[in-house]
Amino acid sequence: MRIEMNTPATDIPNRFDYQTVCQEIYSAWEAAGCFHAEPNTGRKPFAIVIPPPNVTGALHLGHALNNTLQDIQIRWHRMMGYEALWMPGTDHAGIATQAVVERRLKELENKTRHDLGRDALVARIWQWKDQYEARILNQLKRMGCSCDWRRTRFTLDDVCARAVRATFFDLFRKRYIYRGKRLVNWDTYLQTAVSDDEVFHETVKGNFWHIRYPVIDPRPDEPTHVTIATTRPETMLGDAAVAVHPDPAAAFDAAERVLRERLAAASTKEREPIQQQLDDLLQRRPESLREQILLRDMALRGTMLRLPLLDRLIPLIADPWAKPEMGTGCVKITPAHDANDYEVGLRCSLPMINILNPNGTLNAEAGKYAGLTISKARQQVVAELEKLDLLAHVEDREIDLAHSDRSKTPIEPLLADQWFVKMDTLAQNAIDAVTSGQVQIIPERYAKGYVDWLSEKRDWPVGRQLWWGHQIPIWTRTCDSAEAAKRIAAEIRARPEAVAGRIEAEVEAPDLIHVCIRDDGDDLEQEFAAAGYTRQEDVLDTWFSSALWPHSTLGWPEPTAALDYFYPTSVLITSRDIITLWVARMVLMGLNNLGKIPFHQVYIHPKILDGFGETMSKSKGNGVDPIDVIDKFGPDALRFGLAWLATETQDVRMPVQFECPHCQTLVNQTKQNRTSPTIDCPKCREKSSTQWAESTEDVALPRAAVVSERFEVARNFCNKLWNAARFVMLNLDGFTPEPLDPRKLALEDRWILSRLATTTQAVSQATANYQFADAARSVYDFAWDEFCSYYVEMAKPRLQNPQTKADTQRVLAHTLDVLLRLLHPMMPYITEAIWQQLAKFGPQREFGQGSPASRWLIQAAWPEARLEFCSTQIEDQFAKFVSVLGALREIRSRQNIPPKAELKFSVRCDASEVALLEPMQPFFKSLAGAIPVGWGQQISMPAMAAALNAERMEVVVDLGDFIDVPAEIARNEKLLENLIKQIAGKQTKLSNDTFVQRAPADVVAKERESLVELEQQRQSVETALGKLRSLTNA
RNA sequence: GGGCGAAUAGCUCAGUUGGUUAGAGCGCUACUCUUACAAAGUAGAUGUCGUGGGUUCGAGUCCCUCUUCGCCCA
Repeated sequence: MRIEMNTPATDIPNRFDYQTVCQEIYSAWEAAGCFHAEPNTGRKPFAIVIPPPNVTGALHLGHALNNTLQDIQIRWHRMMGYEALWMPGTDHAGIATQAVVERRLKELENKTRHDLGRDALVARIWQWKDQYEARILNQLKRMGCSCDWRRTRFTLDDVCARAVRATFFDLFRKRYIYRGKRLVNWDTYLQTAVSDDEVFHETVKGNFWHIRYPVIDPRPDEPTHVTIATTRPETMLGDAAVAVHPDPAAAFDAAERVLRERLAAASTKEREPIQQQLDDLLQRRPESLREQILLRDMALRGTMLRLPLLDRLIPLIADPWAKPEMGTGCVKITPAHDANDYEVGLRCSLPMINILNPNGTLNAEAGKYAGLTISKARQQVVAELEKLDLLAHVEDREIDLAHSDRSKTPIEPLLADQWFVKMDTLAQNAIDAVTSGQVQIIPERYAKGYVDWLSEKRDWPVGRQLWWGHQIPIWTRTCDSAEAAKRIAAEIRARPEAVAGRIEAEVEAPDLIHVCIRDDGDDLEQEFAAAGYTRQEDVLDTWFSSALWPHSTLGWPEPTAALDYFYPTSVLITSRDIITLWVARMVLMGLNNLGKIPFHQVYIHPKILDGFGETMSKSKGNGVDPIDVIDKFGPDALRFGLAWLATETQDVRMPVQFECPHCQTLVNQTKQNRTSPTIDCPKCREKSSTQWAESTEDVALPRAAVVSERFEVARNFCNKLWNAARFVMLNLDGFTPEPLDPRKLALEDRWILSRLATTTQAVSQATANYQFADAARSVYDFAWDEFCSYYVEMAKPRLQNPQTKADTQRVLAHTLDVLLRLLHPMMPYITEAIWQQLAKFGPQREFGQGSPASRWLIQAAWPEARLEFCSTQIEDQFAKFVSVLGALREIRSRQNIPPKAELKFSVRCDASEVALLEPMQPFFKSLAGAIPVGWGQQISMPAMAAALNAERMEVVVDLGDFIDVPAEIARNEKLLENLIKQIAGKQTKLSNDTFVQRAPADVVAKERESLVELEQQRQSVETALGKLRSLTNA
């Protein structure tokens, strides 16, 4: 392995070669079994189950963030001494995956799933799954995820399948599973019901058709027609009634009251449209009310209407669903094709007439329109109504139309048989788990949505009319009579197999028997199939198997050692959009199956958005493949960059660029170019392809990677760390790991150790609280601004001095050692690579103990904060040094003093400060090119000097030949202006009696003190200015 | 319509229980190839903290209003 080659420190390259080294390190970790967790090791368990990525497609940056945060927690706990298990796997994502494969089948071979048949289609989907699963797992590995790969699961594999069957059987036996007729969201393209969660709404241009239905035998004063309006005229073929409000006057009053209330509460801007509505209402009310009362009375009398085109008789009914203030106040009722109408149908015992075939064509109920598609039928229905003069008029209107998220086609509400899980008890238990604090959701605010959603306790429709998934383990048969069904069911329940919990039977009124068999491959399956029972074709909703993930992956229902040891798992890390769909269901299933919560904590992390604030997704074209980022910036930069951005409240906005493969120019992604098949480079004018390339010509072009400049910070940090480590290793010759007494060390040593202890504590605390950005920022600031900018710089002269060399080496080695440990969870590869190198130059770095470092950083112990090294006094002293140094640098820069020219300076300060600053002499020289010529109260003022106040000391620089008088005057004038402003502010504040009286005494004292200091500063600046001005006058 | 969140420098974001002159990175300006690092160093410029009220001695921070954006739910 390259990283183990015996190279001298001078041969360490000045860039981390992540392209080759990372793969080697990852293989080495795997070979050494570093990712594997075993039950009962004597260590405390820490377990995370991965939110299984679905095999529909490859991972994008959203997943990269999710998995980076999990790996940080896993690696951190592993270093803390836990037996850390990260359970990996993928999800079969029933409908999504089948939809993708079906779409490709159509595009590439112009075939439907029915052309292939169930087995062949499922085989195709397995092929797809194998391909994407491999790609996804490879993405995770390249990111450095330390999953226990030997335990990898798939929601459709045998182990998970057994858990699904056992759960389903248990719920069936508890009578939580039932079948009923419900209106479902029917996807006519995929020919399956989809859940509400798989439906999106889109406003489209449509029409509002007003249709007249003739009244049968109207009395002389009564209308001959009622007019209804609809956006879907073809559904009239399934109409069961027309409704009018039972108390139109009261309903008008109510509508008016609502409008008046809204008007009163409205802002000026909103008033006009509301006022308009109110005026309309009041104007229409008298005439419309008279007519509606007439219709209501007709309805109560039992008046019938003639449904045009089909010549079917339907009743005029009175039902509060009719809205008197809308249109004519009459509404058609189509119970089998509209959710609200369905409710009316139930209330009024109307027939439920289904006019649709599963493929979206009309069935025999539609009479002569049978066989037509919905849109064809719509055209013909409208044309014929017009011919019959029953079409009153047509309006243009914007319609909110439900679409299937899977096929992107319009949803048809359809009455169908559907399997449900009863939610009342299950949901209540899941609510209690969170409200009682057993399961803690972080950040807390997400608990509200979880509880609200579960509180609705809506039964869960679990059947999907698909072929890819866990087929429902129920065998059904129709009996001769209700009595026969009851008898046979009782017989089955009395069988020994039922008593043993292998089979259960249930009657669906009136004469259906459902038999549920627990185990796949049980002989009972054969037996019941032979007895004329047919298995339900539907498969289960994907979330059913995902809900079992925390225990199915550990082997449940078998009583495995892993389950016993790792369950409940420690934390679930996911994004907010699946709290209800997934998290809630895992809690409820965990409680049902094991009587135990699945995890103690749920951490919800931010989402990754593109530069326009839109969620990333492959289908939008704004998705970034983590592999592209890894190739360009390295895996550590990807991970650190993501952790850096993972703050508590803010989603991560990430502008995205195409990278020209010819000249590496970055082209900003726009809403236009993000879906185009090729990109033209504005610089080199060459063409490159994108994920949308289809024509052979386009595909042949080199591909433009999609990346984000936001990883540069992290990439630069990796480089900084690498080179700091390189510096340390270049300077470890003759290093001996002697224990050190911090009290005998130099100020700079004690300072860096103090800062290191504070940083260690901050990183530990932030990681424990899932404050990843805070952890990243703490360690970044320490490494760059303190360790590199000061300690390493100050080490340079000290390493040349035999007196100080040994101490400096020890502190350098120790600090680097701890820094690597602190960074390892976030940046595993580069830290491990350095760790391996460092072993050659300083194998023993455990400060004060001298024990050898562990073979692998991944297995090293997490550092304990050495709080006894923390000293605010040391840090304050060091701050004084830094501010004197800063003053010197500022003067140099303002005066444009050449970098190589040396400066002479003095500092007016008290004796303790002299004692502090005097030993720092070499550092003023090496860090600011300045030589001190005087310390203390009695310094002599050079003829031409620049002065600067720092921490109540005055830094005076002898400018000799350098002085640029106008520049110095300008600098001092600006300073003075600023001081005067601040002084004025303080004076106003302090002359305010209420402030002095009411503010806490220490705040007031502090203000007084700082005013005095500011006055002093003003005085010295004014003196300096006076001198400078006299110079220009002279 | 209901809920949650966001709005701070040109861009992307920090900002603890209210308390000196609001910070970082990128970008920008000037100067430096100084023996770990130009993916770097030193210095600098840049803000009506979305709007309007309120509480308070004091508000980026707490309360209310409005505006804009995002997400979830119906």
